[in-house]
Amino acid sequence: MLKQFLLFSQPYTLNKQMDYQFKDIEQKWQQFWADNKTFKAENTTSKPKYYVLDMFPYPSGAGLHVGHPLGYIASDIFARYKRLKGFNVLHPMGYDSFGLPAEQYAIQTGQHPSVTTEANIATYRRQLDQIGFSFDWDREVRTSSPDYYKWTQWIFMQLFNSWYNKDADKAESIAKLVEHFESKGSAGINAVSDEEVLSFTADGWKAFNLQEQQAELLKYRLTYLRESTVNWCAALGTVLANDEVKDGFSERGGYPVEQKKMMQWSMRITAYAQRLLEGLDTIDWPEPLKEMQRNWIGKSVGASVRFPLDKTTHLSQLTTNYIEVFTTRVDTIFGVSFLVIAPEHELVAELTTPGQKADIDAYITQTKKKSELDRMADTKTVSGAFTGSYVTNPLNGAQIPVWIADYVLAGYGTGAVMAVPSGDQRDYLFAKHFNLPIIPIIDIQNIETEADPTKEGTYINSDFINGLGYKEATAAVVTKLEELGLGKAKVNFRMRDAIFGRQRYWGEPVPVYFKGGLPYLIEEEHLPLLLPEIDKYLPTESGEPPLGRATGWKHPEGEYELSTMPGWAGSSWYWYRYMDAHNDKEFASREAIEYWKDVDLYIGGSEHATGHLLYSRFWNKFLKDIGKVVEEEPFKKLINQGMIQGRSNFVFRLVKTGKFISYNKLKKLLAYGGLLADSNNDQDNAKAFAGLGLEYYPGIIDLWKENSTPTDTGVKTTLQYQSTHVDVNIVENDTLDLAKFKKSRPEYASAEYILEDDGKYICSWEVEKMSKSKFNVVNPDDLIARYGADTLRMYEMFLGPLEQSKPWNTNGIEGVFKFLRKFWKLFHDADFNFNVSNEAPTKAELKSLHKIIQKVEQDIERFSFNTSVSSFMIAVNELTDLKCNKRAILQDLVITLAPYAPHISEELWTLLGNPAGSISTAAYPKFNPAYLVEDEFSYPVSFNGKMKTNVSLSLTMEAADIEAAILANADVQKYLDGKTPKKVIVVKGRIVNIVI
RNA sequence: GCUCAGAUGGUGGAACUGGUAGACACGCAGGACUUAAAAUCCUGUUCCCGUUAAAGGAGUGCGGGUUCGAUUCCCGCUCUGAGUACCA
Repeated sequence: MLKQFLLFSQPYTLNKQMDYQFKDIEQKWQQFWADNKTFKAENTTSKPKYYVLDMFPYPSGAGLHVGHPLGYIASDIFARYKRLKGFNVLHPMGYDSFGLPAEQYAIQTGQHPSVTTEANIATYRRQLDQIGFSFDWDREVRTSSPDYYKWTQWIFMQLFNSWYNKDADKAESIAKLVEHFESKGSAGINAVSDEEVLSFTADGWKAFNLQEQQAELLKYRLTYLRESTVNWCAALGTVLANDEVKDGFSERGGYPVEQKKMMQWSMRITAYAQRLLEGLDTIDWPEPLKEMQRNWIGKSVGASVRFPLDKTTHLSQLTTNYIEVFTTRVDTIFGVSFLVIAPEHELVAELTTPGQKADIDAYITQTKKKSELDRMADTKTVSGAFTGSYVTNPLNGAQIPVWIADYVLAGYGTGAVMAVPSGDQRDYLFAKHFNLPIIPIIDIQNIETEADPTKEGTYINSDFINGLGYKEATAAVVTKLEELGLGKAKVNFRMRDAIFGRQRYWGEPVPVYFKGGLPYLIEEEHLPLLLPEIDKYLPTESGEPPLGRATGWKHPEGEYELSTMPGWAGSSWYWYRYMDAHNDKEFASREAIEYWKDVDLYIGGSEHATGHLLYSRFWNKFLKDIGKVVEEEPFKKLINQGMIQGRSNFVFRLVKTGKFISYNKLKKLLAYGGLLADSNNDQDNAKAFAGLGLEYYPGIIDLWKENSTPTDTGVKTTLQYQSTHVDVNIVENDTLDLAKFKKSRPEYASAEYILEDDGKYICSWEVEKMSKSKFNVVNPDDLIARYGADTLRMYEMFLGPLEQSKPWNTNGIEGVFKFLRKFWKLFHDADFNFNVSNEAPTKAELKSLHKIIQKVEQDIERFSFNTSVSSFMIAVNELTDLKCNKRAILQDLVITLAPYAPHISEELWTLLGNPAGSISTAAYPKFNPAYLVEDEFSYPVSFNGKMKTNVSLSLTMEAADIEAAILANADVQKYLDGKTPKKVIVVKGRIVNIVI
């Protein structure tokens, strides 16, 4: 047993010299592919194109663990398969190499982030190469390299120079907008813009000075500056995107995040909200992921309504005449009994009457103190304050009090709601709490204990819509409001414009300088604007971003922007760069883009659902609007690979004695604990323990007696023990490598162990996140050293469906390794001499072959890689049983296996006498159904749906003959037991069911 | 709370349009080979009852339904995981 453990991290010692030598084979072919650029993709060929893309990684310092390559292996199998199917395949890889971890490291060590990044990339590359991917490395991109971020900056400039024309429903150039302003003023412009744009005539525009014109244009640009409330993370010294904040803490690092007002670059993604939503119906993505994007975009159809302010009181000199609300249930307007505005609403101060000022101030103070987290945890408590002011209902003139409450969010809609307690549960609770009226408005509504948001029934208490149904009522109310000029149908989106700036160093500099407080683009020929060197990677003493430290970094006309672009900038267009990675004139040539068009298959994690995948679609649509790319959607088909979780192992130690106890023994001990505690007789106990295979010693009972709880029969007790994570790399199939464990700490060497009867120490296990602190990280390098890349590739696929999340468990990898050795043996004799015959194949051999040809084809097309691995095993098992070593079979079999296990396939392919490397572009064997045709079928015969026996019959027989033959069968007669069947169902070639 | 995904042996999983549940692999048990082990090979392995062999019975999270027949379709529930968070 000890020797078994000695082998743990060593390559398999194979008994014969010429057995499957994966190490030599894999190194040889990886070298060959690199030297011969086997997987170089051409931008023009007569073959149809196919673009297989992986989400490129951020090269972290920890390197790859076994979960990372899962998606890469799947996409590589697919890419290799598509090559065999005659496609010109683009399958590139690169690095999303700007990002926070390298910068954090730089702050701690003073090491330049580019140095760290370079080193990490080298590690990634080495690990990726070992797995045998068919990437075209000539097209590698790195987002942090100047010849890449030059084009990220260039796209930023195009966004800056564009505005969104709603009439044309696309982005257009700012020059065109200026033209319009010069000839017609602001009239006739239907744009997505800031809210407070000016109205002016053509002359008015010309009368503006340059400053004023620029300030106005900034309100239209697709990337623009505005003061916005941002998620400020003081510990990281930066602003975070909404999707980087989790429950009020930063996703990376878990530092507190607060709301802060800052001048920020933003991207007008909201201009594309509708197109982003509609585009989802045209792409083949997982439904949950599309749903996430739909929720994120958050379209709601409703109406905006203006409630005129009742100026009879102190409000006579107010500038505004109304409060505007957004509602999705404008039909319930006659049920409005109060208005609620957000505590941050701009009108709060003005609306507060002197008598209510104390209440309102107290409430605002209280709200501000509540952290984001409290506000979320505390959705049940009703709170609010009355401003003292009133508005009137635009349709019936009713006087309506205006309240403030934090259940209304300043950032959504207009920051104000019309409260209809009969139809909305939050309004209902609020009304109950503050004793406000609840007006029923639908005849079938039941509002005794809670709000009833039904749309069924007809309206009551609702003036001119009384008696109508939901649809007519809504239309009637909207028409009326439009007549009055106090409301209109409106679509509202939850999605906000994306913040596009970070107060950090390690990112793309924004190609902008400031003059007179306004931003101007640098000249295009000065791109890239290089990231300057700085002395420390920290904010300046005056609180400016790190770039404020750069000396002499200044545009002749003014100061450069000091913030850098966010992490998603470089990843929002990278798939185009792969098409033409070395172009220094354009981000990619027109020809390359027109040839490759879009990504046919994109594989990556679902964690990018609302970040990368939304921003990428946005930039893609913009690039299409300005005529630079050809497809509306960048990723035609997308697959989420499931997350690989860790599988942790634990060892147990009894608190009293310090002995380590094997898990199964511990379980027995625990199960037996209560019984043992009943007896104080050492002899009885010793017997009981012996029955468990445990050594008994007086005093062990005390282990339970700690924390004991008295019961009526005696004592129910708890055994005191500790569980500790143990490194999964010294555990195999939950059996601990005791020798290694003892060596890991001197204390463990001298400890005592309670083992299983066979001398093993069994660990328990649990599924957790894969992380160093849980000692459950499995490194692909170790597995490759032991079993080879082909085994790793196939095992990762064998683990289960690609899209399913699952814990990593190395148990079972041997089965795949054995399979590859068995496969190798098909081509070799008992002494491992290559031995393939040219005899004609038998029917059975051809059947095995064509079964797998068909199966692999079907499986790959539906991304079911795990089932093909099983099928390969079945095929090899069958051919082994048939003792088949015929070229006619094996040659085709090697091709079908090549996408999964490319190294062994290359080796055997050349041994078969084919030119080296040619398997990558060999033709996938043609499936011939004729070889699968059977003339007999063993019909399962069920009685009332329960399978009892099989009867073999010719497949040419028709239903009536089958029925007769089955009923005549002796076995069937026995089950019938003289009874006459009520009914016999015969499905030809499938089943016979007899109803009795 | 809402939305989505999922639940099958000791374990990972298979069963593609409703038609033999548990393929394939791990683990485990027994055996062969060996001085012994490793490697390799063979046999068995859903559970219960029972056995010389058999023959039964139950069974895909739980409770119903549709059907000749349900892991698969429908209704209700439980649990697990993910996303989202007062969205008017």
